[in-house]
Amino acid sequence: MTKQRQKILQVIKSTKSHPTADWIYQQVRETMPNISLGTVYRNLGILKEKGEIIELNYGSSYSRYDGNPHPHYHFKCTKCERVFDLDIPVSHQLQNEVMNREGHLVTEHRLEFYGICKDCRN
Amino acid sequence: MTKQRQKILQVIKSTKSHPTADWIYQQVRETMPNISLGTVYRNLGILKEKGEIIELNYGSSYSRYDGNPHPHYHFKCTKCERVFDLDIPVSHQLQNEVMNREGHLVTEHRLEFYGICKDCRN
DNA sequence: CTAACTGCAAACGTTTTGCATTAAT
DNA sequence: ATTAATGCAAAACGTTTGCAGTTAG
Repeated sequence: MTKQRQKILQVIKSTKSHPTADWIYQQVRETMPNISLGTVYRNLGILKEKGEIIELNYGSSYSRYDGNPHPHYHFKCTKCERVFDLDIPVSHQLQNEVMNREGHLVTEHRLEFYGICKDCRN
Repeated sequence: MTKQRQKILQVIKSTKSHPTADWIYQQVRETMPNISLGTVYRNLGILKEKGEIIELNYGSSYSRYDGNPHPHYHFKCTKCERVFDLDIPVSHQLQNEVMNREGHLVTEHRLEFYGICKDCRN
């Protein structure tokens, strides 16, 4: 576990903003000016493999990263583009429904809501 | 509505395979050899705006397109990469739950299941 | 000592764009 | 006639990779 990887993990874990790779890169660069974007991507991949973070890539050309690897749902504001965590319960029941109805083996599901967030409504 | 757009729409509407832009391009090219990939992308954008098709971009670097604009859920096989339509009912109730709990205005939601499909299990 | 990781820069695959030409209404 | 759409090619975008040098265990 290199200094770079530690710092990247720390940056992701200490925000709820579901940042992009580039945002993470900029953050890390403030204390490690020589880090490269390639290293950031490589480590994001490794941390994802390890299950320490989650990659989100709903409805846009770039990925966002979530330092909370626990299953949970998201809401994305189509105006300010921010992604919010939701604390509605994760339904394991839905997966069973799909398994029973369709015969596929379901191991995971993702649920994302879209609309205008609390702040942008006003 | 140009011949190109008509053909593109027809190709998407007549498959359940949730094809990529390039697959659509190859299909259209069989009858219109001079069509360009740029035209395919431009028309996919327009058809999406009009609500005639849906763009899917869960968990991969390229988008897929769905000729069924009705709200419905999907299952993606992580082995063969195919995307299946599901006919479990779309829950409007879920959106209300998020609205009431969080105060966001929810206009849409997307639900995607992952696992090993019926065919790949054997 | 060795295996894993780094920074750099070039390459990649998908999508978008500018532009001069052509087709649709 | 006017506006919209096309084909082509180049550019843009986020991401990945090869490589030679460096660091961690």
